[in-house]
Amino acid sequence: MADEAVWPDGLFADLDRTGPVPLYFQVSSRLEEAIRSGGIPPGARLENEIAFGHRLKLSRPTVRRAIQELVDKGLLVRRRGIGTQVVQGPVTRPVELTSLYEDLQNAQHEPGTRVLTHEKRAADEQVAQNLGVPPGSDILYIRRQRSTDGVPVAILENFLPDEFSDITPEQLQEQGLYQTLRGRGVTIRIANQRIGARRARDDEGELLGIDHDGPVLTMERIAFDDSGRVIEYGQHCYRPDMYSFETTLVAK
Amino acid sequence: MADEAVWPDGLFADLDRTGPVPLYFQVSSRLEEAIRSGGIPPGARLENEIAFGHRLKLSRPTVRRAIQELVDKGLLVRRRGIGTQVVQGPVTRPVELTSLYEDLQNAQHEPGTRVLTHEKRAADEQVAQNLGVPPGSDILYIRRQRSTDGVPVAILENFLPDEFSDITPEQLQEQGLYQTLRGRGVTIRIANQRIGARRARDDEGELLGIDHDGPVLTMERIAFDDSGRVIEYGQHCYRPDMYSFETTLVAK
DNA sequence: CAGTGGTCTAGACCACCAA
DNA sequence: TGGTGGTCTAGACCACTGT
Repeated sequence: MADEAVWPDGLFADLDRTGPVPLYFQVSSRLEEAIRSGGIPPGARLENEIAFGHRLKLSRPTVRRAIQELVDKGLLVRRRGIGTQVVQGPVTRPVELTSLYEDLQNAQHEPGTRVLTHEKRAADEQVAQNLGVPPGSDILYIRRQRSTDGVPVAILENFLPDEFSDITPEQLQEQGLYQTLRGRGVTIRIANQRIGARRARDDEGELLGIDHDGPVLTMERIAFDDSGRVIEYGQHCYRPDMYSFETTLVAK
Repeated sequence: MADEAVWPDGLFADLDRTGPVPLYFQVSSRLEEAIRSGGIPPGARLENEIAFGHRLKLSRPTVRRAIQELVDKGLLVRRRGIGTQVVQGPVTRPVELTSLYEDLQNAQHEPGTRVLTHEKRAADEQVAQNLGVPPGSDILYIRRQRSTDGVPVAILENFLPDEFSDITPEQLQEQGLYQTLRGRGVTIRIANQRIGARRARDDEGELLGIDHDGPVLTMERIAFDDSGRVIEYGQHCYRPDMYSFETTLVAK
């Protein structure tokens, strides 16, 4: 009765057991691709973990981990005593943890960045607290206008510790902030975000091409690296008819 | 140099090896409590996994899983060759995957619900598509005003399949929608959310106590159960000076 | 070099569900 | 009752980090 999973021949052939790519990742990647492409249809039941592992010549924990990755992404559902199924709901819908810019960058849209301000500043009370530096300290302030296909969609304000003040407007224009940081060996590990709404103020309405006091979507973010150091504090606002935040929640 | 972790005596004594609560969960719960309460300070380094497991008389995978839970929550950071550390950044800050209502319910605030509308309706095009039913089908439409300490913070509109139309306004008022559903044996497993902003319309401004066309924060949600069936579609709007969405992102 | 987390194996027992 | 996922064990080897 239940759809039995029959995957394309050789979907899981050629697993690389010597390279640096973990086996569970190879399996989950191929499985994810097969699900997203429709090769394995919604509602289809996967083989049980033991048999699956036996056929792939993998131990059960390894197979479990591969499956768990997709459960966490909301692509699979596991039920004890039943089995593992491809989720029926969001059929062709792209499911991501949170889509920040990727929506814009992935499609054939052409993203653009204009650096409005780039200067050294003294941190005011609020910025100092969020950045974890003494008030009045030198910091780097950046203000950018982000657009897609020539239409402005966001105003991004970032505050960074002084040690990053040699980042140039050119780098920001070409690579974006996070890629520039990564190029310096700095990787963001944890970020706290707060999403809200308010009226546009100052020149925001003009820059976004909306009413001068029209509604904007806002996102505030503090980003930390591995060691827990604050790398960046940002206050951003988005044109609400051009941008929204999507999330997929998976209950444990 | 590095802070060595010294936990309160007996933090991990009395692990229940016979009860239904998984060992990894018992460990991660107590560890989380110790971190949030400051018993283990930010920046502190945990014992390595082998030694930790040996002292708790647990195998390494079990200890790893307990630690991984907290890494996913953003409370711990693991670095190969270095060790595991308590995150330095969000010191006392409550960190959740996404806080929906819990912010309001947890504190000593008094949440309130007023059912504005509760009726059977024919699904229009958009609702029918999101709910996965034919256009014109009977559905249950609910409109509620949510408040905290007597101040309105949100207008919630929900659309449910006809099979739930025996849910009463009284149940919604006392238990909320999700708890009512849970009482019927229905649990939400996956939800797709979209967060945005727009102007208030119709009577929303009045109901929220803001300008009639002032900015509101919006959240649209489709919720699925285990089997992938659509349980609920919602369109909500929030008073932006009273409500925002917080998330913690952890890079893999 | 020694120490750490990252990955993987080959088993085992249990709780839950459907038939 | 048989099959499923949920949990747990006791090892092993590797990759990366700092000294």
